[in-house]
Amino acid sequence: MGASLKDVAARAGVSVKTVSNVVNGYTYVTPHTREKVEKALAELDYRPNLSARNLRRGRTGVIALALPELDAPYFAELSRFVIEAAAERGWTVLIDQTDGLADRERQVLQGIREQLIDGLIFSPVTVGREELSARTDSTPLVLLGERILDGPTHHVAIDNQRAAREMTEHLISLGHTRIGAIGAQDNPSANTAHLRLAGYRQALAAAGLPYDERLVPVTPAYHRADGAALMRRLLASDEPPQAVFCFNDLLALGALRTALSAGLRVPRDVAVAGFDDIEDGRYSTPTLTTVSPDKERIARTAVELLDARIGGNGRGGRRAAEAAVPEVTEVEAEYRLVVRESTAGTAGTSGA
Amino acid sequence: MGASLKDVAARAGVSVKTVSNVVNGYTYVTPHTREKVEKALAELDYRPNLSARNLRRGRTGVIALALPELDAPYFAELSRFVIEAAAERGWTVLIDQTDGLADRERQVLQGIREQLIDGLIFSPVTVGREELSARTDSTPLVLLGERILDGPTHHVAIDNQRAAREMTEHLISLGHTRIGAIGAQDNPSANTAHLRLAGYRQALAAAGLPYDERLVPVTPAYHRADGAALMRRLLASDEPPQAVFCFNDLLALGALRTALSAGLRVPRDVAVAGFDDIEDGRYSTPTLTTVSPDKERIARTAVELLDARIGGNGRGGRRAAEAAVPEVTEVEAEYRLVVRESTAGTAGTSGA
DNA sequence: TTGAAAGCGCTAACAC
DNA sequence: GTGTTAGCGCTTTCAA
Repeated sequence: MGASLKDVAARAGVSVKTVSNVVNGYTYVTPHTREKVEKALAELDYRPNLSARNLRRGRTGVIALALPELDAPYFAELSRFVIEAAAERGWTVLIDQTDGLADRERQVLQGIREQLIDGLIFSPVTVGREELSARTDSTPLVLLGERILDGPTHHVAIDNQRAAREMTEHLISLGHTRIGAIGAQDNPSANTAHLRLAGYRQALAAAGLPYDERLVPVTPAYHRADGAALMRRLLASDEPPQAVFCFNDLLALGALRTALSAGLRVPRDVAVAGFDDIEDGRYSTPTLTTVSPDKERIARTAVELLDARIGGNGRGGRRAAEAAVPEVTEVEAEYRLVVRESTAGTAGTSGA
Repeated sequence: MGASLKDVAARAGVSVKTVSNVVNGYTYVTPHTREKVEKALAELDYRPNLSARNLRRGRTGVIALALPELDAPYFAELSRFVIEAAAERGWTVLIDQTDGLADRERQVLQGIREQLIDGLIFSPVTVGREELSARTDSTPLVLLGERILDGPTHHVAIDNQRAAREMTEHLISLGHTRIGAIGAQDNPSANTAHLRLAGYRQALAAAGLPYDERLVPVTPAYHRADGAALMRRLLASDEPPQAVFCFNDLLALGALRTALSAGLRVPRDVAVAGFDDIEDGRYSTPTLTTVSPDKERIARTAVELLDARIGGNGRGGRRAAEAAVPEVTEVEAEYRLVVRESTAGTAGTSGA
């Protein structure tokens, strides 16, 4: 084990307190003393023991980011921003992968990481209001990408339903009347899927178009392979859709691949739209029309919210008066509809 | 702050030691006592304070994964496996993004995370043997994806140069004689770039093909946008290449997009190959020929190596005898050449 | 401006 | 089987 404050103090011929003062950048240290201490610090290559510091301070400077899977581009991009924003405020981020499994999500809520973390940013897939209310762990929590209205927690999310409706309206405005949806889920607590489906149905209804269940296959997951498989099914039907709205970009890219492999031209034979605006879709051929949530804003807001709840920054700031923080904050993040080649025509590369 | 062992002990009418025994699952506790303790534990919703435990045990159960950027699919996929493998061994993973910046990489090596972590898995971009040797932080370290031969550290990597040579040979075997390379870098310590370039040149030389600098533009980064821009430059030249070997899949996908936008058919007019085998390339049109490193194996091996160095698992295992661990371990990971549509023809979707 | 010492919550050596 | 207690390294109150 490395040198401790005591070792440094002994070497510098001062007390532990003085060394601590120097290490923590307190004022009121004679230049002479400071110099001595710094010399000893350097000679012993002193590194503070964070466990001890944390124990003493009652905080760790670490927050957890819990999400379904790091290798889904949307989450990878989001994580990037979360880690950046956290780093700016002195926080270190630790990652928990839930794979969207209800069990693991529940564990996350109950605090597997125990006192290791000062706060939690959580992007749930299946967890609902009840689980949230049943939570006993008191670690500050901010929910991401889910809008559980009137839930007991802070959260930041876009209006999924509205965005889905607008995207569907876009497809309708292009003259399509048979519009498929890829991404519906059986799981009654798959919030995102339900919201996006609701938006899709809303748009259809508003346009006087029928809701055809055959055009809305159910998917277990949101990966490229699922999109590809479901698109195959849709194309094989008697009346294939003229357009397909996929509930995320990964599904859309899979669907796109299937369509192109089948010799269809996109968007001429079938239009494809996605959701998330991952970088992939800006370089696919054709480029992908999508809903673009402001990921950086979402990440930043989540970190700020958490920061406010915890009070002070990761490097041992003091706890702010809890009273100053409003009980529950709901932030609605912005999004944009980005129309690109996969629905608009093959003329240009708009939006990217 | 939550309940401590002392509180639980008081409530259960036993000593702290007994509670500790129960919490840590030691044997030799009367069923009766155990029951009492468990009751108190539940009533107080006891959660061990990890800072205290860590301080005491001299370890934290946390390892850091330092990599350039989480939103590059290769790293996202790798991280997924690292986190999985770590979780299986009781470790929690914290992420450090370096953006490939020399400064930040140096900080990582010197241990910004101080005593917060028990070990470090590091995927460097610019750091070289000197920096590695100059390292004073004694946290166990495993290097990833870089083969700094005879370096002072454990590492696991594929043979970049050989893989690059084989890919170039593949392109040559297709009859191409003007083969571009996208991914060379000026930075003398950009190890990966140099190794892959060396492999490329080796193959050319072996085939008696000239090395033409104009076909090897330099890139600052390895993103899709860079690949797209560089491809534009190559295509604009007097004698555009018949095939392009990109040093990663992101560059390749960018290059692909440029080629298709320009109205070229791939691979007929120009073949494109990548490196990394990210999922993207399995669903692009055309699908992407690439070098596929065994990411899961790499991640798993890195975690195992680290585990061995640290000794015992994340949840308080004992430190193993240091002597049992060999000084420096170099593991060469497997890779496969995956030929897909972007070089092979448009007949089928091989390899995916 | 610096020092002495208590104590954060936990584990483990040692006693009983 | 269970209890007592020292001490991990640090911060911080209180004194000097």
